Amino acid sequence: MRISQLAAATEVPVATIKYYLREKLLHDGVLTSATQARYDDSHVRRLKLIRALIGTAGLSVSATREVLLGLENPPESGHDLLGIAHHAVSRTAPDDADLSSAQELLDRWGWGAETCDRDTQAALVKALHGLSEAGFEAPAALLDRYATAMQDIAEADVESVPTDSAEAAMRHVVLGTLLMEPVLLAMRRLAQQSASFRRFGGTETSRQSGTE
Amino acid sequence: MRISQLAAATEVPVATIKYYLREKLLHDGVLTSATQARYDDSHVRRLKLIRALIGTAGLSVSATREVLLGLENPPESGHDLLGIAHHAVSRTAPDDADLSSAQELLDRWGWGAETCDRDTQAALVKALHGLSEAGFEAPAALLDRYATAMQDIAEADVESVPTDSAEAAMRHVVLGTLLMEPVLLAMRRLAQQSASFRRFGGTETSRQSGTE
DNA sequence: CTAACTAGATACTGATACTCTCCAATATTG
DNA sequence: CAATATTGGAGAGTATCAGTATCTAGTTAG
Repeated sequence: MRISQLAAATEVPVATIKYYLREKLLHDGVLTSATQARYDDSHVRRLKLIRALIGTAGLSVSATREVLLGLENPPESGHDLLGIAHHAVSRTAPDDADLSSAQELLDRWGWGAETCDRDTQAALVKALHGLSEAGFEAPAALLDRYATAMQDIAEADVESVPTDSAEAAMRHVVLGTLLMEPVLLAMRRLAQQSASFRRFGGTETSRQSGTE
Repeated sequence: MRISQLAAATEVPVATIKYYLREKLLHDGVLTSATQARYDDSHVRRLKLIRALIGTAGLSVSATREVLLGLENPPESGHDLLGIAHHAVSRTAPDDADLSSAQELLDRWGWGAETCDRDTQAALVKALHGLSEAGFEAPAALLDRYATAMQDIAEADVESVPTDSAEAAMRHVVLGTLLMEPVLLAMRRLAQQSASFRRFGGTETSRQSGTE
């Protein structure tokens, strides 16, 4: 398979494929001469994965590279791979941040604070800080309800990891983590719309979009 | 309050404040002369809100402008305001997309498909499509579990909307929708880490971060 | 009066994710 | 076998976004 065919098969422009090759997101094809290389199904799959990570999950190119690297060189522990996936989505500032408020919440929810990485805790603190800066104080009861729901989902996530192959497990954890996030958010919005309609009703002008 | 004091009070650089003024995110101060304007608390609050929407919720400047506009000129129905908030976060392509798969899911979950806006449905379809393109098929049971959890959260969201003032309700809906998303995602990650640790254990090298 | 500050307009920057252009070296086709 | 098309590889160019910086007067505080 030549590069133009790879492009056709994935609907990714040739120039973009070359860019991904340069950026080491996509492994090189097998050179058959100085100006010709052969690509195969693995490239097709990889490209689709790249596009899903960048397009669907919204990762940056460099975060995508790290995730793919992690998938190829899996750490000894699945827990560490999860860390790689989480690290890829956490666009947190370098350091500091007072994690004590996070620790308290984690304790309250029974999630061992020591099993959770600092970046993710910092992300929570930052998100909550953003809320309060905007003058929105989330009641503890609401947060607890969120926590319960998230714990349920996380358990479903972890349970659904296949145990037969380590390879498959890795893939499942990473993709399930990253690619399910947009699904989750879309579902929340739909559920909100449904709940808000039941609660408040709507006008005739509701539900229209794209007129702007 | 002069612009430099506003900057000091919010930790937003003067140049950035001027940019927000140009972009109509922030309302003008009261001109006291050709080269002097007065700002007040409303500017401080607004700036913090802008920073939360852009920084915490990750909105673009133009999406932020639309949200703020919606908050200032509230539509007759709260449901429509929710639409504005949701529209702001849905970076969906213009048109098309086959929504029938979404309709089916919405029916299954008892969320009236007709009460849900098309952009959000399209976002769900796109997210699910990304999943399957990446070779990850989410089992229906898992999706259903997500749906149950999201419905619970959405109901909590809607219930927590204050009913006394329409003004406060608007604010609550929009901020609760937009600013809680990063909280939700951080909580899911933490819950996953906790669940994965319980399920698989971890190595000594786990939980380290920022070493890259 | 002088030094510091300001509004407003325009221009510039840095990051990101592509996209284009070239060239020599094939590969394909007639 | 000659004309045409395609490729690998490298470097430069582009578009967008979210700011920053500079400049010109005018204004104000000490």
